Amino acid sequence: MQGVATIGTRDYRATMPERCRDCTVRGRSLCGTLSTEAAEAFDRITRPVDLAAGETFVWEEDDAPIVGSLTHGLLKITGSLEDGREQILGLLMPGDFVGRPFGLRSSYSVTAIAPSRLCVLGRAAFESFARDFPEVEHALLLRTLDDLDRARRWMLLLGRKSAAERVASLLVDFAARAQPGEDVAFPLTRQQMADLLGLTIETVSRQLTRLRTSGLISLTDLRHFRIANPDRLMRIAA
Amino acid sequence: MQGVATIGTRDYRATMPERCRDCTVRGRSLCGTLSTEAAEAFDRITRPVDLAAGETFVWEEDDAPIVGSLTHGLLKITGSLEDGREQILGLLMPGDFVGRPFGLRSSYSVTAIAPSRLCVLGRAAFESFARDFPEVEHALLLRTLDDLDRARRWMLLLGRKSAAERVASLLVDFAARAQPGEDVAFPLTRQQMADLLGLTIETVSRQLTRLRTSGLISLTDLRHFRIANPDRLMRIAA
DNA sequence: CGCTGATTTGACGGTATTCAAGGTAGGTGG
DNA sequence: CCACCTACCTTGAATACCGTCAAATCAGCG
Repeated sequence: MQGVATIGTRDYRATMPERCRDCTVRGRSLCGTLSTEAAEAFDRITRPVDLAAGETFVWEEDDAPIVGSLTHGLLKITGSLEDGREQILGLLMPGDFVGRPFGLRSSYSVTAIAPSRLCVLGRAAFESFARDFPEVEHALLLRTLDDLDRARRWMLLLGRKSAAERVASLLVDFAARAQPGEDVAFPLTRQQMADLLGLTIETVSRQLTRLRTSGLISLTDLRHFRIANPDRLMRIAA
Repeated sequence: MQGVATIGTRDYRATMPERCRDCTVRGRSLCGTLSTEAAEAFDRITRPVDLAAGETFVWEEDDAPIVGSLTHGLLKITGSLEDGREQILGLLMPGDFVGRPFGLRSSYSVTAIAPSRLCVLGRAAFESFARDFPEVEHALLLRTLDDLDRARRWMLLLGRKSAAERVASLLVDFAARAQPGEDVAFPLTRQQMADLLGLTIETVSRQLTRLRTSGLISLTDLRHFRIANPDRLMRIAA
């Protein structure tokens, strides 16, 4: 599938641009604050962009003149060191804002983890749009403050938690976004989990088997799990 | 000195509130965007708060109804785990904005590292002020985006750098804020450096002696250093 | 069925932590 | 002025945890 831009079974490469008023992420995205007229103005300056899994949207240290909203899929924000070590700095889900307005360059890369679709516009166009519609800028501020809180919570994990605590924390996070009682899908590969947790893939794998053999979770298959003992798992997550 | 709110040789406890137009951090702080009239309106709703080194401004998980600007001193933002492990999530320097507007509670603690003075107001008052002066909200957005970039750069350090690389990175950061050529003061104790780098105090100490004995830095005294070989130090910092 | 990439498992080693002791500097009070 | 106190810092030895390297297993897909 790598290299083909599909979302579920649908190939978005073949579709026409959507209208804001039909947008699947209205209400979750920045654009949710727009009035009907503003949304139509927005329609005229945005365009859709599709990314296959593995495709990169912004390269680290590139001039990044594009911003937008993620409408489908899953993206990762990554930073890396010169020798190739990589750290996932954030995940972007449908409705999330993508890019770095009001700054010259992005320090980080944004890459699709799953086939994804964005609704993008030029950074300068977004900035002047934000000037015309203060509610957009306000919504961006709220979102950025939340992102900062989340980044700091993750700094605590990276700086002070053990491998067991990190993996347990991640599973709790995954489960919090799923239907209670149902099997939870790993949205990430083991390597991506390792890159998010500041561990190696082997350590992640070992911690998962340890949680499994101690009966805290069960793996229905390699990419799905179920929490058998939520209390103990959350206690480990600290 | 601990417990006495002095900045340099001056005891701010004894001084009257300052006016915005005399403020030492105008231009570096959010208030720098205010017009003269707006600044006078601001004067009427803000008040100074002094903190001795070690005093805490916002407790983790407290309702935090106060925000403001740091005018003197140095603060740390910290998160902690239940067993007492602590991580410094950010440092606040004069001109920086303190607190979390537009949200119910702060997840983190803010504590004075040096005797400090803030210019504060109620969170609700700030929020309505921001509504009246969009330039304030815009300035806060720019600042928050920068904070987020910095937090993510630190996540890369915490997730992927070795102890040697972390300590070298911190020294480079300290030096970047000092006069070139002069001795650089550590603004933090070894324990605070450890809490910032996600290490133990012993590891920080050992890495400093390793850098010293290999001739990359020299310690003029326990709280001052000089970089002897900037190129190699920056190469180690990665 | 056999390929490929992802995951797991094992053995080993290194790096950072833990626990413990000793040293240093600045401030206080005799 | 000196001795003491306290907080901060350094050093040492032993340990634990996680990373590295290597091989085996598994799952999906052509």
